[in-house]
Amino acid sequence: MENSKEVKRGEFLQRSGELSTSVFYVKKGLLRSYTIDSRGKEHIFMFGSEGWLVADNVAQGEKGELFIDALEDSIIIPISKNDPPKSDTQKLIKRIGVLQKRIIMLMSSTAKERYEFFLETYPELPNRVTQRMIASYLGITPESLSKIRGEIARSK
Amino acid sequence: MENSKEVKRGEFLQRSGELSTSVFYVKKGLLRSYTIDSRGKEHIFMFGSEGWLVADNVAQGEKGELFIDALEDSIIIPISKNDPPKSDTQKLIKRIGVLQKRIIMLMSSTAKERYEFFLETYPELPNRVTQRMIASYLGITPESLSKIRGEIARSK
DNA sequence: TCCATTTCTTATTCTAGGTTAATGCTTTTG
DNA sequence: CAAAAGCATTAACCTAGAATAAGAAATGGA
Repeated sequence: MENSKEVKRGEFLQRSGELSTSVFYVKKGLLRSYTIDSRGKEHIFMFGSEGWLVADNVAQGEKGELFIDALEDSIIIPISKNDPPKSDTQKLIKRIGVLQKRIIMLMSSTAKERYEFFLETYPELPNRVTQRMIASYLGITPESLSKIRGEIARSK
Repeated sequence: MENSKEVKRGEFLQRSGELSTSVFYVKKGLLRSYTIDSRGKEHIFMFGSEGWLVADNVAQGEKGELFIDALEDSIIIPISKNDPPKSDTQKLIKRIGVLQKRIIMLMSSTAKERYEFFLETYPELPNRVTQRMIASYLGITPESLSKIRGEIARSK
């Protein structure tokens, strides 16, 4: 219905450097957005599961800086960026709140604290994404995450 | 005019833990928002100079997690959070873009790169805030920033 | 204007997390 | 279904930036 679209796992909805014209509403499945930095390393900016809006937040007409792809077979609704979605103001504000938390965490918490916060906040996600991806989202290496998980397991 | 208010340097507009009911439009001067983490360290979330909107982005009615104070004598317009500011959708989207950049930078750049990006992006701010505050915004210690500045100066 | 408080810098030491590398496990895919 | 690719874990070592300390300069309040 209403413009929805199926995407297969692994399929890209946007690539960095392309014109970013759409925002993607996730009806079903799981998307992710990420950058590749100047050293070639991937950093996941966000995961978007059912009900989330995944976007590359650059001005309309600007080249995107994120890749967006599907981590699971998904059903999404693309929303044009120049469609003013008005009603979504509350959603935008909520999103800003999430980003604020993330920034504060990146500046003030250890890797272990960030991982624990992630588990509390997104308890379902670990079943759907790899450790590697969680590490990339937390801003640490998979090796460090593995060490942290070992510590946590050992300590209880 | 229109509800504007003078605040003196050092004055607080909001404290962490208080109910956050307003957003502050900066007509003149300079505000900052920051947290104090569990180890007692300050982290500047944002600076807001003329034309910016400074807010603690928690849902209306929630307790704030940020302190907001004036770094210069300022003139601000408080905007109630339940006032739907409609027209500001573009501003919100732009803000999300700024936060996206910040998150990506915190995850992928060295302290030096972050400082250089800061200088490019906000070339006027270094004249208005201390090194200490810049360090706090960048997520590093003043000592590290000083070392970086030394390196940069020496290298040219 | 003067004193006390911050700020900035430099130097030394320490540590969280990165890097590299090796070994088994899962997934994919042909 | 077997080979290949990617994933998770462990361990040894390395490094960017934190902590600590201490002196010099700037700032601001009385």
